Amino acid sequence: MTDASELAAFAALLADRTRAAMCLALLDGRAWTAGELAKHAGVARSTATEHLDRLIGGGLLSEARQGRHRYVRLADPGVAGLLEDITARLEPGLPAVRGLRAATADAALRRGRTCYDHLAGRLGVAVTDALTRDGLLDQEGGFAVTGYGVTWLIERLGVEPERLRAGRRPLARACLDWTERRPHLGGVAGARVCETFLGRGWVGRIGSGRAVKVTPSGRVALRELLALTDLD
Amino acid sequence: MTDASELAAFAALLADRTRAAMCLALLDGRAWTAGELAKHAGVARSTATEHLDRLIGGGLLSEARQGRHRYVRLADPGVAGLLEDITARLEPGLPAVRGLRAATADAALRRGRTCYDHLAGRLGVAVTDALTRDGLLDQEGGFAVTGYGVTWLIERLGVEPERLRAGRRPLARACLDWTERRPHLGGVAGARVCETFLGRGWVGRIGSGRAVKVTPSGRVALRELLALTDLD
DNA sequence: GCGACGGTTCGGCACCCACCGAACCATCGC
DNA sequence: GCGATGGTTCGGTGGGTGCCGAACCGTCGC
Repeated sequence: MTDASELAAFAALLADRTRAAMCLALLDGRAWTAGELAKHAGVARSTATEHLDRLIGGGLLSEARQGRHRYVRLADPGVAGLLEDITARLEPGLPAVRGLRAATADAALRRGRTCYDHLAGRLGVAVTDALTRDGLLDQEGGFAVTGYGVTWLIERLGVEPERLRAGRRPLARACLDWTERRPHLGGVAGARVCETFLGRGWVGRIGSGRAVKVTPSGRVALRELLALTDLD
Repeated sequence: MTDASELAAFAALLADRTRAAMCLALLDGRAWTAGELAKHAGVARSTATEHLDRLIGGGLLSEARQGRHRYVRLADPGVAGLLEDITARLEPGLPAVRGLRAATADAALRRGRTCYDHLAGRLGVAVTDALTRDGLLDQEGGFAVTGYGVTWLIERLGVEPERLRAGRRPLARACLDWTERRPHLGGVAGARVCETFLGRGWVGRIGSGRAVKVTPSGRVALRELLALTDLD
């Protein structure tokens, strides 16, 4: 049997506006840096450090240090599920309506969606895999765009060169998919790819949410460009 | 999307040792009085009042006033499920082991178990229904043992009369089953029935937990006594 | 009517903890 | 080497909240 103090200690992790905001942000499945979360939650960096320590210590989050960055994400899919269960309870609307909406939206989201500003879901992973297979992306120990990849982005995809040198943001970043349990391409390159696909009408948004689908013309283009089929 | 303050406010309900203890106690499915919960959690009655107000206001608990008593229980099965999800996460042991244990234990618990000190599960509900059908128990507006019921308990079940007048505890109490979604007999009468069944070997405990099963001799006795069949 | 009992209201106290800024450390790019 | 940037440590402050006891109210049983 779980002891009351244990349950209280666990709940206390989420019982703070700032920590709750961090966890909700991380529900998108991405790894955020401490600074990003601090800004998102509207607190000083020092405060964010303390909160992250608590959340990690409590097993809700896991961290990966990279250089001077501290990347943080939800510890495992179980945490994501628990958070979703709780937030589902807080949402207005009848459970039946929510269930229906979830069932239909769910399938679409699993197929393809945007995650922040890049592609995720089966579509995102498929594109990422194709880029890796063709030598445009290297997945050894973190994501990295190859020299050939840069050329490809500029010449084949028509990305303006200066839009690949966008300040401090990493060119490529691995972003974990909770539905696929596999990483997909984020960072500047991910954003440019997503932007291009949307701009050329290869993929289109479904309604106003994050879900996207491949269009008929996109189907042709992606087969030709990346040998991608099976994009149902 | 759920807002961070909302999530934090909800989590704060459980982020207190005393409130957590109350919720865990209520996980047994029974309705407790405010005083019982105060004693259980080890706080003054006044403090318990404040906590119960918050838990009820937050939708975790529901209350029923009866005379000078304030009965409190988990608001709905969804709350029970959520609490179980959270505590499951806090339990040690691999999810797989837990799942296996849960799957086997679950069926047995659903069939029959003790709830505090009386019978619950399908068995508890079946006994309660039989007692009502035979006029020993009245279910109109709360449970009550009839005069005939008292006689029956003493003469047919061999309960010592003074053991039916045990202080302040109600003779009969309705106790809700989360698995059956129906009330079963609690209170002094429920305890005496359970005690007798166990003492005569009509039901026996499975292992060391709460699960119980009807024994072969109990099968014969219960058919004769209450016309109960179908006690698989 | 009375006393006993369960529950509530209200002050007041003490402690916890979220927050910040300043100083500091480590890493990156030059 | 340097400055810029991301992150951490630490002291201090303020507000929130859990707690109690005392007084009070409503119900029960005599």
